[in-house]
Order: sequence, then structure tokens, then C-alpha cells
Amino acid sequence: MGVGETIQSVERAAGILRLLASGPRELGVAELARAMGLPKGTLHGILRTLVHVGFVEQDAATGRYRLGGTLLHLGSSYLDVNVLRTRSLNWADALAGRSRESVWIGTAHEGGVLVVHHVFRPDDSMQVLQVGTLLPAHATALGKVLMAYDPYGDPGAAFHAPSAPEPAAAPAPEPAAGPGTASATAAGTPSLAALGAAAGGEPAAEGVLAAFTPRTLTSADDLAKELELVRGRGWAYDVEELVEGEVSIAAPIRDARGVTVGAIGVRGAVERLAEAGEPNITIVSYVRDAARAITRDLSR
Amino acid sequence: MGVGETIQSVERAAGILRLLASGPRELGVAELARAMGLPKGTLHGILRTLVHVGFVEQDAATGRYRLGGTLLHLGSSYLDVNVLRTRSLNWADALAGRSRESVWIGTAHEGGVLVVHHVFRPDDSMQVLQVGTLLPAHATALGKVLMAYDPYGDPGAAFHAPSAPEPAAAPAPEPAAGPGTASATAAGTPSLAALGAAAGGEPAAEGVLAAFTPRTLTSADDLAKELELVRGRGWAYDVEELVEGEVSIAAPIRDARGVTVGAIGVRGAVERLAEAGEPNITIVSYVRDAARAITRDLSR
DNA sequence: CGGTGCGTTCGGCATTGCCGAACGGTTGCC
DNA sequence: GGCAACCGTTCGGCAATGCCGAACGCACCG
Repeated sequence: MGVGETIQSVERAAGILRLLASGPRELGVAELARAMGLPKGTLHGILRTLVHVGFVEQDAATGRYRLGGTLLHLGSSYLDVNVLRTRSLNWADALAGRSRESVWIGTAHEGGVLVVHHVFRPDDSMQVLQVGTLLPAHATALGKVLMAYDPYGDPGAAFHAPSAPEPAAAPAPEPAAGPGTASATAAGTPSLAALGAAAGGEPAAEGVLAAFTPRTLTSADDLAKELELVRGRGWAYDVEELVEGEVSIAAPIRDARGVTVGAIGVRGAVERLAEAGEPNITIVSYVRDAARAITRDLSR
Repeated sequence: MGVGETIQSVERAAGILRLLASGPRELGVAELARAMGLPKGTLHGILRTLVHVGFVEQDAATGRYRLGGTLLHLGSSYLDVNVLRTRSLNWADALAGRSRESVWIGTAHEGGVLVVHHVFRPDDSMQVLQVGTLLPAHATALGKVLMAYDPYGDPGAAFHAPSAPEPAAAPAPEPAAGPGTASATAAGTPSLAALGAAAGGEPAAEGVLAAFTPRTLTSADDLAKELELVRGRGWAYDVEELVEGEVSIAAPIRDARGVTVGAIGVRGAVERLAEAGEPNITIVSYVRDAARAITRDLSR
């Protein structure tokens, strides 16, 4: 086992979990074997182990595999560990109260924005909790803030995927998981969890970004200019760039050393949050206040 | 690799994740090595791999390890896959509206009750979302329902832990993770996530169950009698058995074949949900209605 | 300024688990 | 209604894999 190398079976197990998570469908051994370019027998051994530890469940009737409940439990444990989240709980509630909008806290993860906290808009039920969702970076205020500051700029930072879903080893660069690769939290609900959340991997690389609405910034140049503006003003917004009719506003959260570790923002209907394409400055001040408060809190 | 066997490194990786999830503290290589009774070098290899796939993050300053964001993402994907949850979303909202209490949906997992959905009590903010939490089975209405029906009774069912945190291989049956093994979702908040959620593993085995309040059923005999009553009446409740001042009421959810796959219930203050130690029958009927509705929905 | 802890590296050996082919069951298409 | 394709699973043999324990450099504490 050389120095920079990794353990084969563990990495393969992770690949399986990623594939199972990439769509709401259950997958069979053969299906997985084809997607990963490995023999069926090999995958069966890993799957047996994953079932044994509870990371994967097998449908008793069909024999196919799906994610297991242990992963939900481990994932929620992550929320306890995450200092960014635990320290900002109260501030997020306060921001929701003042702005009367839903509040989101996110951190850079695998080319997207991982939602680590989500406060519903007051007095508005029927919302779907989006914690754990991976939002596209270039079409959200949270993502723009995170990209504008640390993650890019200093090398080796957290923004690009550490290990993508494995490009199928063999020379068959297909999408690997058939139709419906989307990971829509709460299937069948109008949801922000959009296809190809981490779209583009390296946003500034090929110059082509996934479009979610006609107003999504799809050119790398436009995005670069936008990020320059964000750096200048200290906060970011998106107007109907991810979902039609929705606006988001966000500001950076920094740690004691001054590096941006996350972002906090609000998201809501365009009628309430913007006038003539410009964000409501009152709301903006609320968001920036909250971000500064959390930053101060993290520095203690 | 024999037939019933599993892949060593994958199982060890799972053990590491479990340990990291068992407390809010970050752990070092040496610490993990001691807890699992393995050489440091071995663990380092696995950890390097887990970091590479994003399941674990390493603190740049201290070098210690904590859970990674990918786990949160995978865990939330589990919620999409979980049919029980996706099918009951609307019914849970309706139940919350009628009862004006917080609604919980749970399923049997590793000796406890895994919370797969949680609707806040209407018009009451400052609640902590408990999705992903593992509740103790013998001290909650959800757990009593799940235990009373399928999981026990028919052999090989889902209730006992498939692979506990690894009892340290070597002949040293210590708790394996020092003090603070508790997994309290949202650390520092008065939370239902209690120590030893899966307390007892095999509840009817040794006859001693973890006590959370003076009213917790701690004897296996008492529990067995209670479960008999639950089977007779078709629903369960707990009055201040997990948290002082709180009552829960739950009913079983079955699938097309009639096996109990989960439970739905409400939880709230004793003043509102019970009179003289007996649950409010109006609320009980709401809960049972919702459970039947979801059961019908699952059979389609 | 030693000592003790940490996270990390490295080479050798044998254990581990990868692989491909074969098996029985089910599904679905002719 | 029968045949074929495909499923998930089993198994044995070979060698690649990755486990182990000792050594390294560093940081902190006494």
C-alpha cells in the first residue's frame, strides 16, 4: 500500500453508496457491476458487508439494494459535530424571525453548497426540510458567497469534488446510473434539490454551467464578474437564477482566522425580497447582521 | 473469503464512522486505534481513504478526524429512498394540523426507533428537528408499537443491532469510546436523543432496561405486559417515560402484506395530551386515523 | 531540554479478498 | 408453455492487497 494510495474495497464501498444515493431507485448487483465496471462477485461481497453494518438494506422481495437507515443516523450525527451549525442555530432563528423568510446555512462541499441548517419561514407550513441537500454553487447566493471568498483563490481548498461517483473505470463514460440521476429531496415535491447540483465540478473550467432558469449565469466569465462584485460589496444574491419566482440573499461566515467557512442567507418569493431586480436593503442588512454575529461567535 | 463472511476493511471503516458519530468530539488516530484494538498504521490507511471519499474530514490544525459532509448528503438521500417517509409526508402534516402537536414517524433500527420524519408543532418555533435520531424503543410510544407487532415474534427481524460499535476485538469489553458516548442531536439542547438509545440491545434478554425518568419501564416483565396491552388495543402511549412532562401516542403503519413497517405518533406536553394518566381519546383517534390512512396508501 | 504524545511513513510477508465461472431461481418474451 | 435471458448468490484458487509494527518528525509539556 503506497503512500498516497487508498484502500480499494473501502473506496469501492463508497462508490456503491454514492450510486445508491444518486437516485431514488433501488439498484441490483448486476446494475452496479455494470456501472462500476467490476465483476458481480466482487460487488456482492462489498454489498454483503454494507448490509451487515446497516449502511445498505436489501429488499426482501426483489433482492435489490437501497441505502440503509444507519446512514441517516450517521448523517444527523454530522450535524452535531459541525461547529458552524451548532453555533449558528440561535442566530438563524433570530434572522428568520426578523426577516420572516426561510433561513439557510451552507458550507462548500464537492463543488456545491451543502445545506447544514434550514429554518422554515415563520407561519408557513408545508415546507420541505432541505438539510443535507447539495445546491448548485453558481445559481445561489450562498454558493456565490462561498466561491467569492476562500474556497477558490487559495489552492487545495474545499470546493472541488474529492472523489466523484467514479467514472466507470472502463472506457465507457456514460452517466453510470441510467435515467433519473437526480437526487430530489422529497420526491414529487417542488424542490430546490436540482439535477447536477455540483454541476460542472470545476465551474471556471470549461466555461459552461448548468442552467436552471433563463436567468441562471451560465458563462464562466459572467460568473467571474459577478464574484468580483460580490467581493466588492460583501454579500451576494440571486434573482430567479435557480427557481423562477425565488430570490436568495447571503453573506459570509468566517472563523477565528478570517477564512470563510460558510454562509447564511434567506430565500423567498421575489415579490417580498426584491424590487426592480434589486434585493430589499432591509433584508440585506438583517442577513449581514446575522453573518457578522455568527462570525463573532465563532471567534470566541 | 468464505460465504457468511464480510470484508474486513469495509467493516472496520464502518466501525470508525460509528465511533466518530458516537460523540461530538473529534478523535485522533491513536484514540481510535486504542478503542478498536488495532495498530495505528492500519487505521491511518482506512482514515486516509475515508477522507478521500469525503466521509471523514481532518482538522487542518489538530490533525484529528471528524465526520464529513458527504455523510449528511447520503443520509438525506436515504429519506428520498424511504417509501414509508415519502408516502406519509402529507398525512403527517395533516395530523399535525388536527392535533396541533408535533408528529413523528419512526421505523425499527438497531434496537431503537429511527426517526424518519418530524413535523413541528404548529406555531411553535425553537424546536429542534429530530430526524435521524435513534430513540429508545422501550420508553416511547413509537417503539412500543414497533416492538408489539412484527419486529419481535418472527425470527430474524430488524430489531436487534446488526453490528454494534465493535466490542474492541481484544478481551477488553469496555465501552470502547470513553466518556460521552451519547449521541445527542443538537448538542446542548434539551433533546430527546438520549444516551444509550438502543439501550439493552435485546430488551427482553437481561431484564434490565435503561431508565430515563422514574416512570420508565425498566423491567422486561413489565414491558412484556405493556406490549400485550398494546397488541390488544392497537396503539401505544408513554407518559413521562422518556422525558418528564412529555407524553407520546403512536399507532402502527403496515405495508401491503400486513407487516408493520413503521409507526406514526404525536408527542407533546402532558397537560395537553393526557388527563389523569390516560391519553386524550380525541388525539388517539387522530393518530390512529393517520396510521390507517398511510397503511391504505402503502397498499396501493 | 529530555520525554511523551501525536499523525504519518514505509517495507516485508501472508493474509485477504478479488475474480470468473458455475448454480438455481424467477421473469418475461416468443 | 417452454425456453432464454437475467437475476442474486456461491465457491475455489491465486496473487495482489493491504495489514502490521517499527521508525520518523514534530509539537507540546514538564
